[in-house]
Amino acid sequence: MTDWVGHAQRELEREGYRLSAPRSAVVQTLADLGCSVTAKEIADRLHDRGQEVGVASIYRTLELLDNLRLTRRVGPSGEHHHHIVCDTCGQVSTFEDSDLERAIERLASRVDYAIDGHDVTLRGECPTCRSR
Amino acid sequence: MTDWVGHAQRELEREGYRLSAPRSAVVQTLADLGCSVTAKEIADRLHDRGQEVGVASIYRTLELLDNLRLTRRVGPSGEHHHHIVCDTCGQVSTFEDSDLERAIERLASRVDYAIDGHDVTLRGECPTCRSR
DNA sequence: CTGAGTGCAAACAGTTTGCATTACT
DNA sequence: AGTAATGCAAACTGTTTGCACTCAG
Repeated sequence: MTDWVGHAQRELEREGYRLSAPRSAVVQTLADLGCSVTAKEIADRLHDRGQEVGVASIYRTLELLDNLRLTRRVGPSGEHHHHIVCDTCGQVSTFEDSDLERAIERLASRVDYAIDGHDVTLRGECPTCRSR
Repeated sequence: MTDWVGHAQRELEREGYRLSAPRSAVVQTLADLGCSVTAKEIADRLHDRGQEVGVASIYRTLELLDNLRLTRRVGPSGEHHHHIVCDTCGQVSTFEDSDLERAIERLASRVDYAIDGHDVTLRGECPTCRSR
């Protein structure tokens, strides 16, 4: 999963979707910016690079990728991770923890849903805010 | 923590906030409807009961409760729980799992943030949707 | 009595949709 | 050529804010 851009584009094509310039640009930007990106951030970055893509197309592409499960568990780099957000400054950082993943897997096998994904978010004060 | 309404109202008073009718109504409704309620659902229920409360007051009350940490880890019934949402029908149900909580506690003690809360959301297909 | 709190309506922010136009295949 | 996909702008949904009025303390 080192080349998510190529993978995503191949999937799109395989499903009969056209590989338009705006679509590719959004996929590429998604890979550059990482997960938990807002539509506006994508638009802004594209704008900075002289590539104008309408917000509607961004939303439509994001929905498409979501439907094809191309953005579910898989971040650009392919690793699975979660978030810690600072109550004070809003800064978001990420973490991974296999102990936690195992607890979730065990739990998933016990519930009556067919679990196919999960999110964990921790809240607290970041080191920077804490030290003032 | 069996009387969350009373507790919340006492806290508000203790902090110098007035116990107005709209404020009380929102707190009461929050207790009735449980967690993960939208502002609109609160407004609708109040409307059904003949109590008209402006949306602005609802948002302001929710923010107030959040600032006082009265809605953080503590649902109306006082138990801490998480959510499973169905990818297909959107239905949300809740669960608690001490194994998971322990994993999170261990993790929290290892990171450099001062963790004071967390959310976990599982995604999947609910039994009903699965069986059709 | 007096200012904290309210309701209203206008302002905002984020997302969705209809439609005429563009551009892959 | 034909139609999927786009951009624009208007429509929506959800949330926030300014201000004159109200009511709890």
